[in-house]
Amino acid sequence: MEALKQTSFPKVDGREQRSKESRSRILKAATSIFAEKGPEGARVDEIADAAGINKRMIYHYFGSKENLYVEVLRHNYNKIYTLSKNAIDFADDPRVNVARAIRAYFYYLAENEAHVRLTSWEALCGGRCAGKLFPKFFDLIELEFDDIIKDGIERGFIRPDIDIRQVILSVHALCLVYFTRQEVVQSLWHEDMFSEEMLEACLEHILKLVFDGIFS
Amino acid sequence: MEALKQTSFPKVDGREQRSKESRSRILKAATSIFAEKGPEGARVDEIADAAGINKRMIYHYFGSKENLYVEVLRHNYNKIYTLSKNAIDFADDPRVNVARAIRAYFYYLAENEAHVRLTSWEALCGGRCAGKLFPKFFDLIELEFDDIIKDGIERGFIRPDIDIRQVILSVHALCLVYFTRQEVVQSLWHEDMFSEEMLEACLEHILKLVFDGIFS
Amino acid sequence: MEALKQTSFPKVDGREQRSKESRSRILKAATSIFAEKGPEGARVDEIADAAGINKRMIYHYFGSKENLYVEVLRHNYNKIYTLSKNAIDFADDPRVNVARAIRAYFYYLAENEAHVRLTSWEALCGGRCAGKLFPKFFDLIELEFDDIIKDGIERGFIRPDIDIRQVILSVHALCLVYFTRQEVVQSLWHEDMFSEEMLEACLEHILKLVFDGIFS
Amino acid sequence: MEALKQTSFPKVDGREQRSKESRSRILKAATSIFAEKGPEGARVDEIADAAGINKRMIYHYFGSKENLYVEVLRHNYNKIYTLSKNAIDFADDPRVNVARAIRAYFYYLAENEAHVRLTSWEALCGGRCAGKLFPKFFDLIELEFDDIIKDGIERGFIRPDIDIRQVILSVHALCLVYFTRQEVVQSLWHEDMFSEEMLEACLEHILKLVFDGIFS
DNA sequence: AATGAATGAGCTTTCATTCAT
DNA sequence: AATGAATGAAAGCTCATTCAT
Repeated sequence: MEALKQTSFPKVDGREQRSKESRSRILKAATSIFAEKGPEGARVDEIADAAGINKRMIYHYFGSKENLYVEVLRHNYNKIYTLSKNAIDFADDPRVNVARAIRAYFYYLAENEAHVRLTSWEALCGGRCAGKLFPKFFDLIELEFDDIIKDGIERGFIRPDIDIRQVILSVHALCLVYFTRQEVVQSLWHEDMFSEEMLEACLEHILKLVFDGIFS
Repeated sequence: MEALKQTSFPKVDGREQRSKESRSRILKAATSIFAEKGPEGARVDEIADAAGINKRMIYHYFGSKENLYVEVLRHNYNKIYTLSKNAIDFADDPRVNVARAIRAYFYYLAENEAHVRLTSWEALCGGRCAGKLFPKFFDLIELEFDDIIKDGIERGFIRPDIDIRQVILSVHALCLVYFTRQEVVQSLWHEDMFSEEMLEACLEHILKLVFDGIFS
Repeated sequence: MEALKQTSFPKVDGREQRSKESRSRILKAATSIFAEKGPEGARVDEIADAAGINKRMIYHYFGSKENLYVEVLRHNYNKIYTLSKNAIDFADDPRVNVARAIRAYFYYLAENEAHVRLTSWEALCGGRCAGKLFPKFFDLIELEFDDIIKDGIERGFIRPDIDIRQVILSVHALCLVYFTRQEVVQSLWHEDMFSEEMLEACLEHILKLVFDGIFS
Repeated sequence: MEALKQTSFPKVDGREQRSKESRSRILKAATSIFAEKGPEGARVDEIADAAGINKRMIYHYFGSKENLYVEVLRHNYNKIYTLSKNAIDFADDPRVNVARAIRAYFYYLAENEAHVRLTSWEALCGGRCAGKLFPKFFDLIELEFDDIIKDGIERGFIRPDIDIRQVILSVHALCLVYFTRQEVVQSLWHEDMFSEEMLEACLEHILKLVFDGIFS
């Protein structure tokens, strides 16, 4: 019996393995293509080709193009939600905490073009899925910033008339703009913006703006 | 013959009139539909219906859907370019000048949803047209801000280490975000953001952030 | 002005003409193909080919395959309904009236294979459309037979215990079976059933059965 | 080895058992689904689901969908053929014999919707299989009726000019119509036709029609 | 100038069937 | 014997574009 189990389990595992692999290959390909071309522009054939599987499997695993798109979004939102839920460790100085959060977000955007673009498509297409179906990232951020900011206000570091939501939105905007509005960026600078130095310079600018604005 | 001429000339004028009218009806309809659904999502039939003309006319006047889209963009960019070229009248105080410019831009965005969305689609679709073909709005802004800022620095109002381009991009981002990322806005506030008071409050926030950031 | 009208009307007529022609070519082709292969088996491409038009036009004129099928049925039901509404002229002898009606129906079926098959498909597919949307042929028949039969009963020709509806259904069945159950027919006879003599012989059989059954 | 054989034989039996069970589960499911949706409308997946087995097994046991359909038909035809071969026991009175046969057929149809529908699909789809491959049910009936009718004619009960084949076909039609043309039935009656009383009333009608028609 | 019928390429989706275990 | 992943051909339908008047 032991021997039988040993020979039969690997079989099942192998199939399940391949199945999961296929599913995630599709998801990966879909993520990059949906990010690039949007929910309308993306073609199922293209995704199938990119995933190296038969188009039919997309329908086997996800039911429809629409559904696949939703899964891509869910995956994407879960990722940043989970990251931000676990990753922040609080220092004593509110300045440090804020700076850390901004830096983390800025570099997350810099390194996750797919995330930036997927949320942009969603924003334009009316947020059919995101914002309703998925964990609300900004609610979480609001909760965490609330503590930081209140602490900062109590200790006299932060202007007491500040609206946390405005701060969150402004930081969001300031970080995002480098990656969503490249026409503007390239119309102002004529050099590569994704070099390490440039990225750091931009982050520096954001931090200075935010700090000397919200800190008295 | 005389009589005929007299009756036929107005006809020709009428034709030209109707021709221009048709063209601009198409452009108007196309603007709103391209703004709503993007270059991929918009349908030629839909635009023709909305313009109340025969689909064939779109090809008569614009040659192709792509071309119509380009015309829509050109129209849109020309509008803001012309406005910003003429509209700023300089006061003596750089603070006032900057505030005026930001206010003007903020309310322009608030009142021109089509502009906001068209530039967003362009940003996502790779700026095939904008940023290359059209008057570079941000170049103009850079020129104008340059004077204001340099004046401000000379007179000791503005931090000398400031990068004007960063300021322009930041202002752009701070104004835009309220209108492009409504999912985020509505996840943070649960009220209508387009009331006069709210808009003014947001603008106030932006100004405070920018002033206490870039002014020493 | 007269002249203008004369030259401009034909233009419009020409287009409308061709449009109607196309529509009816599609309808004709669809009728025969739906009759042959049923609503599931019929292929849109095949219908388009048979109609000699581009497949796209089917969607232009009828919206969908389903809808085209409904139109085909409507056309078919209207045809027999209108015919039977106008065609019967009453003689004095109820035997003659009944015989005429049966003969007319029998030969209508013999000559309209499409009708026979379309109603058969509908009967099998659950009568999604027919029987609900269309003029109820059998209600009409019931009305007309009612007069004939009642007259026959009053004058002592027809058994008074007869149920008209059963008679209608039986006649329907007896006529139809030759055209719907050809496997059975060919298993019993091994000759061509569609020769004039055979058809007449079958009709004779039906009439004898019905008459010597319902007439006392 | 002995012990192994003893334990392995039952296994094989169990396998064969399960094998036959699977086969007949497929056949049962296929019968009801083919009856409901026809050879075109039925889906292999649906049949597999209904049978509670893996789709692959259908190909293992039957080779193809087409083949499975043929088996379903064969099964269906064998059933009625065998039944009618054995079931008729002859009385002395030809009236009784005919009535018995008609009653048996009528109630067989009433109770075997699948049979009614399967033969209807076959009739429409061109009788690809039935009527050629399978025991010719109506040939058998013809043989048996022949004796009954000839006996009836000799004894002066039945009109001598009768064509047995016509009688068989007519009875077939009269019985079948209640179950194949429910749209017509429901357009004439507006009540449930499957109650015991209604069924009996219909059968009575058929018998009266046939008897007073073919019996002098 | 203006119309509406017509087109062909391409899209999403479905299905019977086979491969590998 | 039995499974589930995988496939390719074809279906219904859509869209930007052109033809003929």
